[in-house]
Amino acid sequence: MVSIKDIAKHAGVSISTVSCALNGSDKVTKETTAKILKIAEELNYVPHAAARLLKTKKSNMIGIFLRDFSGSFYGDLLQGIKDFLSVRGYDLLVCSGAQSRRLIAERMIDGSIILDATFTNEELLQYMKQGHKAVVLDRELDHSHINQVLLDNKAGATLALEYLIEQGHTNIYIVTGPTSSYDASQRLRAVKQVIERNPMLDIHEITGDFTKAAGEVAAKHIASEYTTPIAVFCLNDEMAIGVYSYISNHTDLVIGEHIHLIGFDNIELSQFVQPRLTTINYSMRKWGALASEQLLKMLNDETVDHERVYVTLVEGASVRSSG
Amino acid sequence: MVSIKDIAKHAGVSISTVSCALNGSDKVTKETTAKILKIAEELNYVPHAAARLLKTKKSNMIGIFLRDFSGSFYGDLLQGIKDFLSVRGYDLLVCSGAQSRRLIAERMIDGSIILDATFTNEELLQYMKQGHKAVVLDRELDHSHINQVLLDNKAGATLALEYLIEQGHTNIYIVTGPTSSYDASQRLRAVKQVIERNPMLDIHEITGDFTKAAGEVAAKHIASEYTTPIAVFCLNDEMAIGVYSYISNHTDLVIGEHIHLIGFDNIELSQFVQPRLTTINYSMRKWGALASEQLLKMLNDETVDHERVYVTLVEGASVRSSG
DNA sequence: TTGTAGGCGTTATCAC
DNA sequence: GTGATAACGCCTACAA
Repeated sequence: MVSIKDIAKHAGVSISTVSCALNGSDKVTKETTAKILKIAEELNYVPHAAARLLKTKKSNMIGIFLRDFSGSFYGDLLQGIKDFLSVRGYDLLVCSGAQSRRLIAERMIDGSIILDATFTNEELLQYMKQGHKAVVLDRELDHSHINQVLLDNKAGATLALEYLIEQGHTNIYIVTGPTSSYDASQRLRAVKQVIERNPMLDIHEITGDFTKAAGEVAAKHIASEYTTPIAVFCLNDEMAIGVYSYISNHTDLVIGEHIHLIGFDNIELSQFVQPRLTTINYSMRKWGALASEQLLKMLNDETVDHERVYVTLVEGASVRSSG
Repeated sequence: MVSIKDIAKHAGVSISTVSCALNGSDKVTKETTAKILKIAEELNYVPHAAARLLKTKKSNMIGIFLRDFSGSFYGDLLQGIKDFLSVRGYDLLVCSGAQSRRLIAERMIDGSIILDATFTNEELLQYMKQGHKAVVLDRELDHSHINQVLLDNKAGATLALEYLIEQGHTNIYIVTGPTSSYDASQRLRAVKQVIERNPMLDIHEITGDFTKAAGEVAAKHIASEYTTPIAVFCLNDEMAIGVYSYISNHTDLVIGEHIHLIGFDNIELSQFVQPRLTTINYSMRKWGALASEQLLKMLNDETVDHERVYVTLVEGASVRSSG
């Protein structure tokens, strides 16, 4: 492997001159710089990242930690992050699984974005104590090295439930998410607040876990109790898709007529099901861009405040007004 | 940051003793090893990856290079790779974009898996010449440091087209993919071979690019020419989804009745559309596992042969027999 | 069994 | 302007 030493030899200069020239220092004449650059080019020189990192303590790499790779959920988020980072000279590494956390501890990455509930707060704080910086997308956690960029779950869940109420629905099922999920618990909390303000509602809570299978189970339960048109708020779209699947395959009920359904996330599938799913929308891409922006600011020692990602309601024919 | 030097100081031994103890060398007594391990634990020691890499030239990291993060296409593939690698002590880094190729050139990763047509063969060969090893999923490229793990596109496309023929269809549209895609060109080649063997077929080729939008455009074209039931073979599912979308939103035609549709890839969406899309299926997860296995073998200097991922046909109601 | 010393490829601080 | 030289944190002969 060709190193600056080789270049130095070929150019007849010292390695420090080569290093300066390569790094564009003005402590070296234009001519020597040009000569060195040319030789580096000819020799096909590429710097050794590990060596540089060892010295500079900066890898220009950012890691995003996901719980898993499944689903189409993260595509736009990743794209949003990547686009933002790449024009600023940073690379994005997508990581999943306990093992990849070595990257943080072993200082291979300059900062990280966390969307992985399997990280405990303690573990994260431990890394921060060692000087690491991170943006969290999935929890509230305060530390000088942590910035929060969270979804406005409260607004979204409130919007969704109030929409059902506006449409005249009073008999409403709520299909919840896993307690380990920050988003799920926040959405549920908002739901409960709306319920408190609307005591005349007839609410049934069904435990779910954000998977399609849970949606199917919930649908089975709902169908078995069915007597008159009702509304269902699935705390994410994936479960709502499960409801569609069960209802259309195993019952004579019709979504948007007997069962008025609303979800959360506006995943790609939501626009394909018939009738279109009413849901809560937000820009994954913006979320990613915002998170990266905050992280780079922190790496740059700027002070940052926590940020929020706003949401809107998307109407589909899966909810119609009652009566 | 605590380094082996600190441990050495605390333990009252030299740094080499610490290093040996940490690496489990038998050149150091059980007692000192135990003591050192205990101190390392207490001090919360983690090795610095860059320093180790600089010396050992092994990062235990594998990179997979994707063209983009969009779509749900890659989830299972990545999971398959990750699961295989992690039990063998390797980490997976998911990379996209030109910039992240630094990881290869700068020797941050031990090997890579390529599924990104924006890599040119020349560029790849260049890396291989520098000693890098890779498994390619998206091209035929021969080099001692390259192993191919390719989809059996020929079998799949042949299966698909012959299925349409078996069902009695003779008037068939083919919606093609981008010429830059290996899979697309292989599928098209197989299609042409089937056509040669069946000269009585009435074939119409429509240029596509593997996107949903292309499927919609193709559907518009097909609908405008429609007189009698026909069959359509979209060279991937995403375009087939576009066909569904256009046909159901803009025409009175019915999939599985007027338009008999078959795709390729069996993406998640395919099972949700009504009627279910007939398509070519293969295990993304196995593909990933196989690719990783081959790569690790190469890193281990074992000789490997190119591998093939087999495919099957999944029947859905989107194709019925004609007449 | 343990310690010493050199080196991995860079960068950075000095003299010259 | 340029060139020794000492780090960075770790590994590994080889010496003691």
